[in-house]
Amino acid sequence: MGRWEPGARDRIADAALELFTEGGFAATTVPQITARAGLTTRTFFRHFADKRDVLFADEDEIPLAITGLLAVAPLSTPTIEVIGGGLRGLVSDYEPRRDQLRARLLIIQSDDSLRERYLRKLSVMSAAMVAGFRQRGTDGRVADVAAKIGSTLFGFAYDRWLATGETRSLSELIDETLDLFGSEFAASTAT
Amino acid sequence: MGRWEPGARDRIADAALELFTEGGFAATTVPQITARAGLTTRTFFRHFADKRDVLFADEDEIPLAITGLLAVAPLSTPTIEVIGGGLRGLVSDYEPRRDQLRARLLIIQSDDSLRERYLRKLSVMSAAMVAGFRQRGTDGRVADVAAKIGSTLFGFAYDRWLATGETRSLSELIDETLDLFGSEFAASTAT
DNA sequence: GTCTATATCGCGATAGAC
DNA sequence: GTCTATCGCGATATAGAC
Repeated sequence: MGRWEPGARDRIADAALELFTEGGFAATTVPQITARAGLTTRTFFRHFADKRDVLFADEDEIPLAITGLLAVAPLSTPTIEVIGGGLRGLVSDYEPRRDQLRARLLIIQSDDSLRERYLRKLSVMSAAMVAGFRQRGTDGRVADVAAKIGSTLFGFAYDRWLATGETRSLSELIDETLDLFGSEFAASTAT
Repeated sequence: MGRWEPGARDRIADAALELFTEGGFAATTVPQITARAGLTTRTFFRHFADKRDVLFADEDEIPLAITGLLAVAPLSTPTIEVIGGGLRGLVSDYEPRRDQLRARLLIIQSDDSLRERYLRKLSVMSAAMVAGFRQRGTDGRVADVAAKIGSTLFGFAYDRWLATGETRSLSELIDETLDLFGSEFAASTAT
């Protein structure tokens, strides 16, 4: 695109991840990151909204994927199964990167502001699910509830998937989490 | 306690709320806030961790209340009902302040960083619920699930409660939300 | 209380790509 | 030419150190 080395964004992300791992998130400065990437500080902020964002850069397409996955589900499928199906459709984006995501989660868990940013992902997922459900004609309130359940469920399964010692696949954990959540409610509806 | 006017913390909080309302959160600076409160910038950060925190100052006791409410529920009560009961026990803290909380939510929704901070509340509630469940002897994994469901449910009901035009009480909305969530899962378990 | 680091962002200029 | 990524400079505010 220009006279500059291409891939500025990626170089920043790589340098940042290295430095966060070496010296911790808080202790790493943006000038350090851009110096290692061979760029100026200013350039960092053209690519990322803030220092935390560099760790969440690859999550931009997820909402679109979600909306799409839900929208195409057959209308006859019960909402809860659409959730399960949609989430299972997502896992291919995650499964191959388990080690990388685990490393990233370690950094995130080490810092309050990163933990907070991490929570936003689920909120964004929820909004995307609402959009997906509405597109397939689901009633507004049901869509809201289903999206909230779906995103909560995914977050729960995702965290378990990346927990130390966990070996089951994300897909298995999503199924198991669906069951766990369902059985909590089964007790109440049985009454 | 000293030669200073008492209630510095409250004066800061009041001044901040006024200024956020008048000029927006992002455009308001900490020096402006402390100037209006008759204090120095330094004092602000002695009382609040950051600029956002001034809007969330009154939520410190909530986690303790939650843990307590859950821990004392009879052991025979099904988990899902403990959730419902616990949440209903919380509402007395909120119900009388509906207008104030609505105004606050308007500010929160206007800013990304505040939205993010707002999400942390649910995360903290969830952790408190886990603690409460464990204290009453609930199995660890069930406690995790129940806490996640409980906090999600509360967040959902709470947002509806503060939505424009909503007139039902928080308590009613919690009950209704429990039903809404339950009926989603009823479809799946009925299969 | 004061001092300072550094995150963040606005502005204008520049250098190729199309 | 126009568009976009980048640079360099500089201003301001937050937040933490001393």
